[in-house]
Amino acid sequence: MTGAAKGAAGRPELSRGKVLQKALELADAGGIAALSIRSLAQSIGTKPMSLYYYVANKEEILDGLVDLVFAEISTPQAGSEWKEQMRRRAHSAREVLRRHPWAIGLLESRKAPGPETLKHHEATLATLREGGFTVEQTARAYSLLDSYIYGFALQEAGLPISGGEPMAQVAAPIMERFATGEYPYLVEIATQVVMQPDYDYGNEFGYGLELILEALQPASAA
Amino acid sequence: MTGAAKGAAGRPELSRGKVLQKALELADAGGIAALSIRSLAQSIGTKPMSLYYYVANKEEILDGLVDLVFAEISTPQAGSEWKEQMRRRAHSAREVLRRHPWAIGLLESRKAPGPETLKHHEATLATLREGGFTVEQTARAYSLLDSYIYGFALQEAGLPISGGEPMAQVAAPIMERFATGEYPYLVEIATQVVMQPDYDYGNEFGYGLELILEALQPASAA
DNA sequence: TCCACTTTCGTACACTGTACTGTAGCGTCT
DNA sequence: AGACGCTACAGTACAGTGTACGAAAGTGGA
Repeated sequence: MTGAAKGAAGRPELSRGKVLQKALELADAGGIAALSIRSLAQSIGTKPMSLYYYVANKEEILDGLVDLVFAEISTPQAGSEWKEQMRRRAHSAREVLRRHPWAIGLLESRKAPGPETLKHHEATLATLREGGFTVEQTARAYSLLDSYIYGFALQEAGLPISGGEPMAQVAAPIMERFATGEYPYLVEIATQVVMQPDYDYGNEFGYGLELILEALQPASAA
Repeated sequence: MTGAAKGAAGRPELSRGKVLQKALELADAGGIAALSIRSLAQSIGTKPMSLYYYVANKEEILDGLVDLVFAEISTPQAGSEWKEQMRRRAHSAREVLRRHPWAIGLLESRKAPGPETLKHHEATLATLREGGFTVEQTARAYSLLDSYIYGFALQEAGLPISGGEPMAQVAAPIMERFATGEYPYLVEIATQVVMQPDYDYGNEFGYGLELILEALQPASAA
């Protein structure tokens, strides 16, 4: 009927891109645990073993996912004001990692960086170098900025839901168990900050970012 | 002969602590993927299903592991100089996470913090508060510091080996593929910084940490 | 017509976490 | 003394995982 026949040459039905795209959707919908070869094949409308024609193994799918995620982060443009570029990049990266929280844990074990990942790093390095940073300063600044971004995303991902207002409702029952007074400072920060109705942890990102950007500066003698 | 009989009351052979301890060793030895219920049972010298008397499910084991890791981080002491205490804590945390890199990815999905984790957070909060930070300042400072620590550990874990000198040897073959000139700045930083024989990424941790500690300060008007 | 190549898939295997059930030995109570 | 129950451990079985191996169906070219 519709598609091509069972095992045919000519126009293939699948493609590596289609596989990775669907894998991304599955991971976004149900976390990385929901991404199995079988569930992926089914959601594509094919059979498990068919995927292995486009992908060597699951690890390669995960590599591809990480590269897809990096591709979503807005690329800085060298030549412009480095500080503003880094600010844009940082906010974009945080937002992307909030949409794909499962990607953070994947970073720990990835070995082979994809082309989009390399392109992104190259553009960021270029912006810093052409902004006046020496090679060594660039390495340190980049490490500092990315550490902060990844770490913040990691903490944000660990939060119960992180979607607007439910913060207070989620934290309340947990806090009741601390009425014993064992953890006074935890209770203090929970009640006076975290559980405030309009509190959103995501807003704290800007504070740390600005503090870092303010302290960073190119050149000058050692 | 030696141990107690098969299914006896009285002195039990296993314990929750023993299970978690062995699980930690297994994870350290072969990564989190090497930690299966069956491999864990075998390394303890018991049978898979016996573990479930002390632990509800594998998730609870992972929760316990994270708590064990937190317990290894040196606890700051309130009342002393907050900056020095935070410095000690940060370096300790990084060192612990370098020994247990699999724990970083676990942080993303943990829901229930263990008692050691809570104790650690309480002590850190106490140090900042008694160091003169307001509640809001404490929240922000803590978020900033931990983001940097976790993020740095995450990046360090993603590195090929990170064990002294092999940095240059590992990076060299990868870099050869970039002789095309597609990624000039990546090549520059790789050859002039990362692949230098005495370069150790871990040393960069102190730079970012000091920059952050320098910029942090309690009180003062807004 | 026939071959070779591309693309898809069926079967099978070793492995995972764990629900359910069984049972051996001990302490306690009557 | 006898019975009970509770603690600690384990056997079996099941649905799920990634994937090695090989078969097969269709297309394009000779």
